[in-house]
Amino acid sequence: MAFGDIVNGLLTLRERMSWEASLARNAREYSKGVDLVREGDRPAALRIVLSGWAQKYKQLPDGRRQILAVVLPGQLCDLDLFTVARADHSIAAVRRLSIAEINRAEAQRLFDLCPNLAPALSLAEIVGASVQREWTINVGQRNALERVAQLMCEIYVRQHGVPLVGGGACDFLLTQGQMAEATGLTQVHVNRIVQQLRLRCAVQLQNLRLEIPDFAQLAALASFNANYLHLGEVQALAERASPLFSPEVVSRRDYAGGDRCP
Amino acid sequence: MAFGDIVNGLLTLRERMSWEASLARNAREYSKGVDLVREGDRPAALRIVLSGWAQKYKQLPDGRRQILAVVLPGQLCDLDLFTVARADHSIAAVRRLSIAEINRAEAQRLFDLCPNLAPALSLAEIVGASVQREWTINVGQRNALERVAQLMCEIYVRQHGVPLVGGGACDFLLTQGQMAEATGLTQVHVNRIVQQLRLRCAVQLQNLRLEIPDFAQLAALASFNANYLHLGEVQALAERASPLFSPEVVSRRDYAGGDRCP
DNA sequence: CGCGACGTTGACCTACCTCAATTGGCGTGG
DNA sequence: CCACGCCAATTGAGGTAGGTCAACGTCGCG
Repeated sequence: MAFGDIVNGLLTLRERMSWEASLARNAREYSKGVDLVREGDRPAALRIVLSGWAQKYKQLPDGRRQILAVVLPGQLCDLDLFTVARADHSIAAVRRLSIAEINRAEAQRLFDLCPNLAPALSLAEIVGASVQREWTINVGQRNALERVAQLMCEIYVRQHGVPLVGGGACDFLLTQGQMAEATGLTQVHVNRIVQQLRLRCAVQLQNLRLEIPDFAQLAALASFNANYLHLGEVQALAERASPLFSPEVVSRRDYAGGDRCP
Repeated sequence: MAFGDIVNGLLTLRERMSWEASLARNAREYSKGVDLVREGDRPAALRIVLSGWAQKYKQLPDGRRQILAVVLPGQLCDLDLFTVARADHSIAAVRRLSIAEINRAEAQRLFDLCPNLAPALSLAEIVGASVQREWTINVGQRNALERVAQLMCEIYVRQHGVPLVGGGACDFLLTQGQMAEATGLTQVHVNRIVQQLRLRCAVQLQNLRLEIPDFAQLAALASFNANYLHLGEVQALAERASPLFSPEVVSRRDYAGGDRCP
C-alpha cells in the first residue's frame, strides 16, 4: 500500500467522502519554491498535499538551509502545527504544488464527523517522527554515497508502499540542489555521487523520474532498512479499521496526478 | 519553568499524586550504557526518567552510532512506542539512570484517572519532534564549533526552562565520546572544539557540570534560537490547565536529584 | 597498586567543499 | 522558427574541516 494512503485506509466510505470533499473544496496552488508556512508563523490550517511535493525546512541566520522532510501526495504537512503557537520550521513547494488547506473550524467539523480521522493523522505523525530520526542519522553518520542512496530508497518505498524487489521506477521531483539541502552536502558533490550511482547501480535520474534497476544493490550501498517507515503497521491498522477498502481500491492515484501530468 | 515540568504543570494536585505514586511504584535502575529498549523490540512500557539521563540512538550495521536525543529527568522517553508495533530506535542509559516503567494496563488506568495526562504527554511528544528537527539541521548544516555550542545551549535551557541571561551552570552528563555521537563528529575533534570553547567563551566542562559564564556569547557562536523548544507555550498550557500550581511549586527537584547526588 | 574510563595531543590524511566556468534543455517572446 | 535567457546538470582545480591512528596523561575506584 502506498504511504500516502494512511489516511484513506483508515476511513470508512462515508468518512472518506467527507474528507475528500473537504480536500477538494480547499485546494490551493503554489509554484516552485514558494513558502506555505514560515518559521515563526501562527499556524492556521491543516495542509494535505494533493499533487506535487512539499518540503519542510529550517534555515540558519546566514542562509544555510536543511530540508527536514519531503511531503508526498496524500500526506499531511503538519499536525503538530495545530497544537503549537508558532511554527518551528518552514514549509515550501518543491515544485508546482497543489495542496488542501483546511482551517481550524472545518478541521474540527471533520474530526467530529470522522471518528477514525484523528487516529489516522496521529499515526501519520508518529511515522513522520520516525522518518525524522532516520534523517538525523543519515546526515550525522552516513557518507555522501550512502546518504544519497538512502534518500532514493526512501522516496521509492514511500511512494510504492513496499520495498522494491528487483527493479522499478518512481517520481523524483527534487533537483540535485535540493537533494544537497536534504543530505547536508553541496550540489556539486551530490552531482558527483549521482554519477557514481549511475555507474555502480545503473540508477537513472532524469526528467523528474528515478529508475532503480536493482533495488537490493542500492539498498545495500545505503544500509537501507525500511523498518523506520512502519509499513506493516500502517497496513495492519488500515485493514483493521476498514477491512472493506483494500489499498488497491482506495488508491492515491484518485486525486494525486503527480507533477508531470498537469 | 523547567522543561521536565511539562507533565506536572498540566496536572491537578489529585492527578499529580496518582502520577507520582505510579512513578515511584515502577522505578527501576540501569547502569551506564545499558539498553532499555533495542530497535526492533515490541515496546511494552511507558518510561519516564526519574534521575540521570537517557539517550535515544540508532546504529548502522557497521556500528556507527547516532545519538538522536537525550532525555532529561521528568521527561518521557517514548510515547510513540506505545502506538507502534516495533521500536524504530534504541534507548540507553547515558550514565546511572533511574527510570519509571509503566506497563500498558497501568498506563491505561492512569489515562482514565488523569484526563489532563494524555494532552500533557502529547505536548511533550510534539516538542520532542521539534527538537529532533533542530538536531537534523545541527548535524546537517552547522560546523563543529556551532554543533557543540548548540548542544550545550540546548541542554542548559532545557534544564532551566529559560534562555540564560548572563552566566550559569547546569548538569552535563555526556562524555566527550557521547557528545561526538550526538553531533556526528569524532571524539578527538569534540575534544579540540571544547578546548576552543574554553578559550573563546570561558566555558567550563568538568565533573559532569557545565558552566557558561556568558550565555549570549555561546548562543551567538551556535546561532542558537530557543524557539524550537516552545518554552512559552509549554508554560502557557501548563498555567491554563492548573493555575494553582506555579512552576516553582511543582518543581522537578521533588524527585529528580540528578546523577551526582545518589 | 593496578586497571579502566576519559580526556588530551600530535602527525598525517581524505572526503567533501569552494569557486568558477561550461553545457544542455526548455520555455518564451520576437 | 529562431534567439535569447534561465535553470539544472556537469566539469575541473585547488583548499580545508574534520577524520584516523596511535600514544600518553590523569583521575577515580576496587
